[in-house]
Amino acid sequence: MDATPMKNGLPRAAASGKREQTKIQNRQLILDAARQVFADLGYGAATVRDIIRATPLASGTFYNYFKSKEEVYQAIRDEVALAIRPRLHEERAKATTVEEFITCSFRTFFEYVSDDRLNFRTIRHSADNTRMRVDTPEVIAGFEELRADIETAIAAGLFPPVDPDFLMAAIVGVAFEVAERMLWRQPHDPAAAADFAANLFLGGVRALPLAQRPDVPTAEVTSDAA
Amino acid sequence: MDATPMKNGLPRAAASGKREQTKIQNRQLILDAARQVFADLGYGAATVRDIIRATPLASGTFYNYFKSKEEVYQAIRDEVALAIRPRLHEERAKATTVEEFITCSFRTFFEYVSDDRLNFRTIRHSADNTRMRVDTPEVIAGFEELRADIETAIAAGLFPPVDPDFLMAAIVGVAFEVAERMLWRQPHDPAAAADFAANLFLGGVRALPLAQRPDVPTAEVTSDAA
Amino acid sequence: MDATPMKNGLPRAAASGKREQTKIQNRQLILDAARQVFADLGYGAATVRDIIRATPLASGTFYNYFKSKEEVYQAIRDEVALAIRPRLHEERAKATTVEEFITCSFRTFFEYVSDDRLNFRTIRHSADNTRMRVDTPEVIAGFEELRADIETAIAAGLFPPVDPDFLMAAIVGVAFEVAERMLWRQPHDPAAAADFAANLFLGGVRALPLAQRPDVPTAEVTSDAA
Amino acid sequence: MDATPMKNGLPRAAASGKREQTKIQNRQLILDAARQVFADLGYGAATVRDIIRATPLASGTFYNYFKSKEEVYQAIRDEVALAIRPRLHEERAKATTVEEFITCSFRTFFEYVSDDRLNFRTIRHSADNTRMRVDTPEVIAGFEELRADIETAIAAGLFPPVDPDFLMAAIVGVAFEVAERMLWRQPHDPAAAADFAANLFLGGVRALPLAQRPDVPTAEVTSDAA
DNA sequence: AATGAATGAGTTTTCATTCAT
DNA sequence: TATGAATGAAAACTCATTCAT
Repeated sequence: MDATPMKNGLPRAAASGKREQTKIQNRQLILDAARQVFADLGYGAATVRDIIRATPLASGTFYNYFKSKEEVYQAIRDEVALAIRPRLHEERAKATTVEEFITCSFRTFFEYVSDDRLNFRTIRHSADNTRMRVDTPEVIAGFEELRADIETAIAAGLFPPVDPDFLMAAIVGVAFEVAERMLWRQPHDPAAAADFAANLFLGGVRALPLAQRPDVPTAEVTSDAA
Repeated sequence: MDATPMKNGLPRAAASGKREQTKIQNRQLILDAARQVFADLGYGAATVRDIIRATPLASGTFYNYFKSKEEVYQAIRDEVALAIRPRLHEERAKATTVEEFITCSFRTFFEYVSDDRLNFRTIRHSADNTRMRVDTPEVIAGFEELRADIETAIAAGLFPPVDPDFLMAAIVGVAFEVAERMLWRQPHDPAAAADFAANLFLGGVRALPLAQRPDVPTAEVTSDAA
Repeated sequence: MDATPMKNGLPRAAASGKREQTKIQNRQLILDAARQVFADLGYGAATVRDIIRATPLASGTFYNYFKSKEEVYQAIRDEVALAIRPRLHEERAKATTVEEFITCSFRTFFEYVSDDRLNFRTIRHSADNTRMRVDTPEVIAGFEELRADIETAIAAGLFPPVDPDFLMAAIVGVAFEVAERMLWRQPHDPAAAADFAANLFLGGVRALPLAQRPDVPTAEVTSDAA
Repeated sequence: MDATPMKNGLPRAAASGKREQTKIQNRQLILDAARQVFADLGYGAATVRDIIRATPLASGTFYNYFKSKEEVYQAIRDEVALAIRPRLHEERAKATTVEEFITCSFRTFFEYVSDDRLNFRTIRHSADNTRMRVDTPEVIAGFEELRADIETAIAAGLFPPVDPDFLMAAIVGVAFEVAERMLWRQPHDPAAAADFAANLFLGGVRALPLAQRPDVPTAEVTSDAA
């Protein structure tokens, strides 16, 4: 008789009783189900019921963890942002030349997408309206961080003093659209995608690597068993 | 037999040859309402009821024109595609250099977006899931046309033999993301946006125009009375 | 071809097509069902489903007529207030003596209750919380009207200058509680109840009519088949 | 075996003889929370969850003390009945004249209400349906006791042989309604309310005390800090 | 005993669609 | 064809109650 049990919801000493375990596990169950459902149906068409159904849990349980479909989505998005932002930021911070800045950013991004297709697709196909895109602190922060890094790079003389807003937009646009095509191809080749994007940014169309494009195999979107 | 048929709530003009007129008009009423609703709520959150409510018509009437929300959306998208594709295709067909190909494409696109913000936002914020993006003949054709034009340009020696798929993706990505930022600024400056994008593609980051970026004015997204 | 059909929801010439008929009928269907359900279960325990079930209508139809259970209740209460208030007010206005004021008021009230047990019970057993009692304009107006009439009567010298607020409360309290007991007895005798209440107010306990009380027959509350 | 049982979130005092103490205390916590919740929301709208939330206890704990919301309500009502009935009965038993019977009854009642507004409001605003009113032994007993006392008083020649049922109803009605108004006024004046009610019963309207009614101060119902 | 997450039946509510007028 | 109320399936959400810890 010596361990301090929990008190009124405050974390227990070790914070890892069987109950806590289950809670964490259930949260993940829901998030995983949601990821799949969003990727399958798109955010708009998905319902809370769909998510619950893809789970061994009871309907009421969902609401112990999230208030709504949107809240789950934001959690997923924040998870993604949390997973990739530090990596990107670190790469960019280390860069001492434009080449490094650009190349490393794209490589990191495409590798992440390739590793985590489901999350990427969830985010990608769920950008439902402006409000959602802008409201999540994690995501807006991610975009802002890129812009800030660009501004820093400009200040450091790495970049010419270009419009950082537009440049950020261009990077994001290329990253997402090219990533999509990369996933349509088998096998996924993040290095090639990164090469392409980086060369585009570094020298324009004329600097792009010459294509040895593997036949786009009828680009099946859903079946994705690489 | 005591019912004078009505037209849109207004007593019909004596003669009756204008059936067709009314039909076209009602169709437009619905499309306009849908455009606004999609732009406001996003495609996913919008309901047929919302669209009808934004119309002087009765709910049943909707189904005389469209089978579902999706069909309306497709109609809007096709309208957009129809409005912009010929222009783009024509520009690109005339191009005899990479410079022309790229520059004219972007200029045309940004001008269109600037002229028709509502349609752009509708499309942009409704890219809800892959199936939708791919399924509409008009749109897939639009993307394909761009790719075909790229391939033609490569064959003609205008472009180096790059990966046309990725190039298309990069163009589309930059076009859409930069267009969004262009709309956040007052006044809209399609020429500057086109300059930026064209230079990026022609010479990479180092070729970008130096920024005289007008302070992004608290980027109010909704109020848009340029 | 001469009658003006309706235009966009504006009332049709005669305002009594088959559709309008049905609407009025459905509204009544719902109100009647609600009356019964409230009387049976009490307002608090009743659910919208209960009301719908007591109706031949579909669930969605309920919401074409009322936003919530509370709105139905208010409609019923207003109906009651509208039915009884003018009668009471008229009686009281005609009164030239305290005796008349008091006697006629109670007689009218008890007769109404006797005629319309269901409505009375609905109101009576649903006084769920202060907010509800006070918020409905019709009801608050009913109480206020009584007080105003009392104040008028005082000004006219009919009543001594007593506290009109308390007097109103006393009248209301006696009316409702005695009415309840009246309904427990068979046969209902509104005249006797009115006599009792009137005499109490006119001369106090000592002026009350001597009892020939019919055996309260095990006061069955629910079974009410007079 | 590492769990120190806890008490109410606070680590339990070393010794363990005070089990009983805790139980009584928790019961009171629940009853107090319920009183407040019922007074705030009304019995019908209140949920067990609401009550638990207003408590430092866990939801499961509720069921160690009560089976349902209704049981809590009954407990509160019985508490009230137990608090006031003996006082009332005693007063009435001592009465040797109508005057005493009536006057003392009302004074006792209004004083109780004034002292214990919360309980009064709880009862008052929760009279949700007939079944509840009649079923609780304590309450029905309270009403019956009043009637029995009236019958005793009639037998003793204190009262004329009036209808004891109606008289009871009238007393109850006046008591509750006037009590409500008394609480709306600041400061509460139970003596004045008792005077008013007693005089009404002893001599009718004409015997009522002349009003020096303090301006009903915008009758704030909720803010009640007398 | 106390805890509080899980349960799932039940309720409220919405909405696409139909169909009599 | 236009109308708009009716429909009922299905979605969102709540809540009393249980039960492993």
